[in-house]
Amino acid sequence: MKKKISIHDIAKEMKVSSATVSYVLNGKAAEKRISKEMERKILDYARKLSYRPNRIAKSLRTGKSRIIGMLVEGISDPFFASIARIVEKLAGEQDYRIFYASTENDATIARNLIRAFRDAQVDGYIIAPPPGIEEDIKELMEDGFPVILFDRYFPGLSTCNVVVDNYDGAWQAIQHFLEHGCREIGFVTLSSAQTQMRDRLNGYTSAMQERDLTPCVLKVPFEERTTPGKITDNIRRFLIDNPRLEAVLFATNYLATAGLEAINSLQLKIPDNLAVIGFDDNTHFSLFTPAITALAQPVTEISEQVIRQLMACMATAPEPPPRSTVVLPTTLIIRESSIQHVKNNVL
Amino acid sequence: MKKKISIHDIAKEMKVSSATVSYVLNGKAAEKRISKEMERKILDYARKLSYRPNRIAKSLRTGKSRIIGMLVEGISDPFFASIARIVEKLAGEQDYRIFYASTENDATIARNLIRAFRDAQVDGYIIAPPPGIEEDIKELMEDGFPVILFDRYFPGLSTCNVVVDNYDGAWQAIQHFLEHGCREIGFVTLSSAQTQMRDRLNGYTSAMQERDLTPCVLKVPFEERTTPGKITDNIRRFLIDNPRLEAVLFATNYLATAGLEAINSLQLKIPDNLAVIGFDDNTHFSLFTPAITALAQPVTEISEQVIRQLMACMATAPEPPPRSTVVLPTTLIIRESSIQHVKNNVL
DNA sequence: CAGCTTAGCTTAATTGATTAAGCATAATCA
DNA sequence: TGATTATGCTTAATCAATTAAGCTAAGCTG
Repeated sequence: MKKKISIHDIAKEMKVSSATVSYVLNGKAAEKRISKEMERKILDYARKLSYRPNRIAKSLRTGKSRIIGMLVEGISDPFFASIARIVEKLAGEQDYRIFYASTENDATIARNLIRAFRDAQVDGYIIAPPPGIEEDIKELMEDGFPVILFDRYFPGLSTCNVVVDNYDGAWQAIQHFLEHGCREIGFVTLSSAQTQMRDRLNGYTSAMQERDLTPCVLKVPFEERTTPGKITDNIRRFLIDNPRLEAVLFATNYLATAGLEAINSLQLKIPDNLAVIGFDDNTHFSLFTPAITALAQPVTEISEQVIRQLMACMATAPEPPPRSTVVLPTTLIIRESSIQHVKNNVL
Repeated sequence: MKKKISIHDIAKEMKVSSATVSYVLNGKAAEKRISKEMERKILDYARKLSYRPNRIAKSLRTGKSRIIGMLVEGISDPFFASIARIVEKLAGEQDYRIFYASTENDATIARNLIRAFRDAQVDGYIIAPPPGIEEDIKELMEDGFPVILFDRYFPGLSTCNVVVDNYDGAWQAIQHFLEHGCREIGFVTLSSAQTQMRDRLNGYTSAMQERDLTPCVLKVPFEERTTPGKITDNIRRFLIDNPRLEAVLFATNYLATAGLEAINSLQLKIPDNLAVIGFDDNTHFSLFTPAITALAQPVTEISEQVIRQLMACMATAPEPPPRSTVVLPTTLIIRESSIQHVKNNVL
């Protein structure tokens, strides 16, 4: 068991005080009038022993941990996983580390995780908030912590947010269906009042009403979101109950996956029996037969903005920065599932 | 900015020393002969202020951070993401937190991350090691840290490992092809000497040689693994160069994805032109047309074993536990892509 | 040569918790 | 009555860093 080298070990060997070593290692040699000669000696010796500071001691003293807490819905969700990976990389470049944790979109779990992050003295928070934690977020901000919300936010809170234009994304998808002759267009979403869901629903509804078409919406009960089979059952029933549907927009990637399962089990052919678009693209969508049209979110830009905003907040902390909401565009990636050649509704 | 409450704040208010408070809060009141009355007072007051200990100070004193460092190939890879999520949950139940980071299967990145973990004073390591970091792992162990390797390991090191039976998995897949009449069976893998890759290759080769069939292997250059397009190009060329192939086993999930792309681009029909099996299952494989047969890894069991082994190592640390390798079975999930109805090789 | 400046460090407090050792005071015992 | 034991705490060191304030000796000035 090799003992960790501390600043004191160096100090003893160099026959100086630990303060001197600390100043030198923090580049304050000149400022503190440490001789060039001593500086060299200490630097050389530290390098020779490959000294690495004890971050814990440093954190205790400075009150900074250089750790960022990140709450996502689920780290195994491809959308959150890719954002997490990029954020991790960008943070690393600035010598920050990321703690991720999954909330399962549950307020209680999120609350506990925030507490755990506070215990761990993280310097800032990146959160895709579940419903019902406005108060906890507010408290974090009041206590002077930098907080960035992403993917969804709380309109009542003065936070810094990074989101995509969900309204416009849904609207675009519906326009695309309309342009290709669909009129009976359904929307499958979650019974959730979160902003991203609300905006997607509004985008859909507006696009429909502009053309005097009647919206047809399935809101899968929020409590059933975690059981994939349940979601599929709901969608299957929805499709059976609405046999006139020509096209469906799914509001999230897992709803799309469950939807495709439902469509398969009903033996419907995409796109001629039912055209399909999914919100959130996926590595595999291009490989489906037919390939699935999707609204791609700009994961790289989202991650970059999240980090940029967070660093800005850190700079002003504990004063909260002015509220801001960065809205990024989605891109409709048109593949085969959304364009009908022959209309042929078999239900 | 609400100030964090420390043990000293409580001590001052209660007019006792911080030691008393510490003993009470650590449940050592009886042992240290603190009066019941004082114990109650302190406990009540701590609860009233909702006191939470400063983990950093605690870590500095005890030398334990209750943080586990976890290195995976890429947190956005579905296999690693699902393991990470389960490990995170299980660790949380024992009041441990997980730091993940992605190595991109690169030794230099992994080395830096291990250093960062050491700086953060993590208590233990869960690592899916990239090639070339034997020495670093060895050093970690020599320095008394609990280390668990998973997914792959180094036969030369006395570590605790959790892996699946890669040899048997590949062997089963080939048996399945053989049973359904395929003879010209190819194997697409990475030019990597890592154990999981070596074993999959050996399982394939043995199964072929048992029947006196000639193996036909593509090893995608290790350096090209990060560029998905490159992988696809390699596989396309391989398929063109080996027109007699009836079936292919892909050695990892991303090779399978790239393979499906190559097959699509060559306009081959699965399974009649080419039967396919992928190592590693995926939520989407059942939705492909045809549905993709896959070797599922038992992610829950892997995660459970990883945590169990790690906790065992922690208990014996700094003495290393005896070397052990837990081998878990894979399950062949037979879908449509692996069973040919009409043989019809068009290349 | 007293007084001031400057160089080149050191001292010691601090961060929040843990923990071995110690120290009054009261009660009990021989 | 003096010794012992039990009660109920406190003191102070420690973990590894940071940092304000101070100190000494040499050099310079007038």
